[in-house]
Amino acid sequence: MNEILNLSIGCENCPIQHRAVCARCDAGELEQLEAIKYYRSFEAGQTVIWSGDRMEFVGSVVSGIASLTQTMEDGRTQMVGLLLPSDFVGRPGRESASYDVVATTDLVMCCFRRKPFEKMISETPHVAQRLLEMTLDELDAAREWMLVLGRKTAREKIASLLSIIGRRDASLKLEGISGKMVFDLPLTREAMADYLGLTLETVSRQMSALKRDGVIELEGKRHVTVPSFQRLLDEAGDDSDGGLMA
Amino acid sequence: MNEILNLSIGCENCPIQHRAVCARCDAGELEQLEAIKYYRSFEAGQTVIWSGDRMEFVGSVVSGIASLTQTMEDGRTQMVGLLLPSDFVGRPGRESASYDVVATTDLVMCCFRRKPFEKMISETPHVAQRLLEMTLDELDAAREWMLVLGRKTAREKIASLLSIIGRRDASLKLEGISGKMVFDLPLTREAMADYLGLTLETVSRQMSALKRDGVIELEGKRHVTVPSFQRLLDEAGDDSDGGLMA
DNA sequence: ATACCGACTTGATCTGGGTCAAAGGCGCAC
DNA sequence: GTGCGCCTTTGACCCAGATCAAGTCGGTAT
Repeated sequence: MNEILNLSIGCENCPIQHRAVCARCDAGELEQLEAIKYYRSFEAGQTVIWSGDRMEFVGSVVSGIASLTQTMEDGRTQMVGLLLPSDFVGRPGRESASYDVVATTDLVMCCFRRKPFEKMISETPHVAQRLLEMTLDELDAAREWMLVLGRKTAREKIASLLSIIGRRDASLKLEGISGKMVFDLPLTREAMADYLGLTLETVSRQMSALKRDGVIELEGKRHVTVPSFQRLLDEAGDDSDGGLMA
Repeated sequence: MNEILNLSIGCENCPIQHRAVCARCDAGELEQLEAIKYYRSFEAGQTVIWSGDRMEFVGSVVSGIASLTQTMEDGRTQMVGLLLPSDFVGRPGRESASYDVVATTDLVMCCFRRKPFEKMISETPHVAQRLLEMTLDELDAAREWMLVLGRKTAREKIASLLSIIGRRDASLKLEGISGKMVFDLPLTREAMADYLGLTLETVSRQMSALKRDGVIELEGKRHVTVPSFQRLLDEAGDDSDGGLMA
């Protein structure tokens, strides 16, 4: 776990530090990044990129939450990725986007024009390697989620999602695995349903059930307190430590 | 689509050519690969790597089929990846495996010792870039599968699986999208169920239903004929061309 | 040939989660 | 304040797919 932020690729003026990559970047490389960098803001609900669109940029999330979603013709949608601050968006080497990228909350992104970014990668092995590591992490996360989607019950799915969101929240780090966890849900019930392969009614019912059973406490609709993180992991059917250990 | 095999990382003596990577490798690089290469054979059902095991090698599938699976304590299992010949196994930079790798059929792999392979990557940018491309493809496939697991009906799931397996079979290329497709299923009903997040009974029932409705023809349990690939894609609820176009 | 075993099919029944419908809350504009 | 919209909850009912339980089929060892 340790420092999530070091996954990001950014540059010195970003709110996000770019330790892992740019600590190793020399002045010339940083200057290159700076030259092709720009910020974009989106309102909640706006689509950042449509599936099939030509990708003009890559970048990382500065603040807010974005999600990758796939939609079938009849309207069924599945969220296939959740992008929190410091997460990277885009595919160096891909001409067009494979899924819709949607701003789930108000969103700020730090973007780099794709072509020059790709050029820089090809000339900068340590950036390419960093990207590979990040992509492998995303792949592991995606496959972890396949287990959730394919085999877990609705209650387990909710618990899994809460543990993932909570885990990324700073407040947990202070408390440790057995401790209390407090955070605000950044997703509507519908967005949770789209991520979990459920309906929003089922999400709502299971949230109520978890509350009734004392696994979580709710204040308003979004403010969540988890008295015992371990208990939540048990509910998620998760045999691991939830990624809290190194 | 075009040439699947060019995804592989191998070396000249492998049954699999290694066009994309090694066409660009010089003699010294090929010699390095050769020095750390070895073959391993597994029988159907054998576990190649246990989740959590220390990874001693990376490599690619030469023949047969392997699958990546995750298992919960209570025995529920979800297949999270299907590895066909030419697919790459392993995570440069990872000390331990994230999932079980199981030989679904008799299996031959071409392996490289991990440490020297990683060293070679760090010194050989074009190999690292090739690995990044391959990993991005895997990520797309995993996310595509999340839609299948989260939102498709049993019938659509089966049709999706058949179209993926058939698509990798050489016989299709000759016939094109509207044509006939013939192949042998390399998976038991149970393995199909584990991949699709279903039970084996449901898989069997839906296979019968697709047969009854003329979407597929079955000869024995495993030999499948698809009269119209387009029809199969329609059944899969798939709006794309199934990856047949470039 | 017999009988055994693993892979598969089919039937009967059950149930978790979907669907449809009707109310709460709560924030915001007027 | 009052009213309007959106998010959320809750209830009643239904159905796709799970579960439980017999069989069938094909290969192979005795």
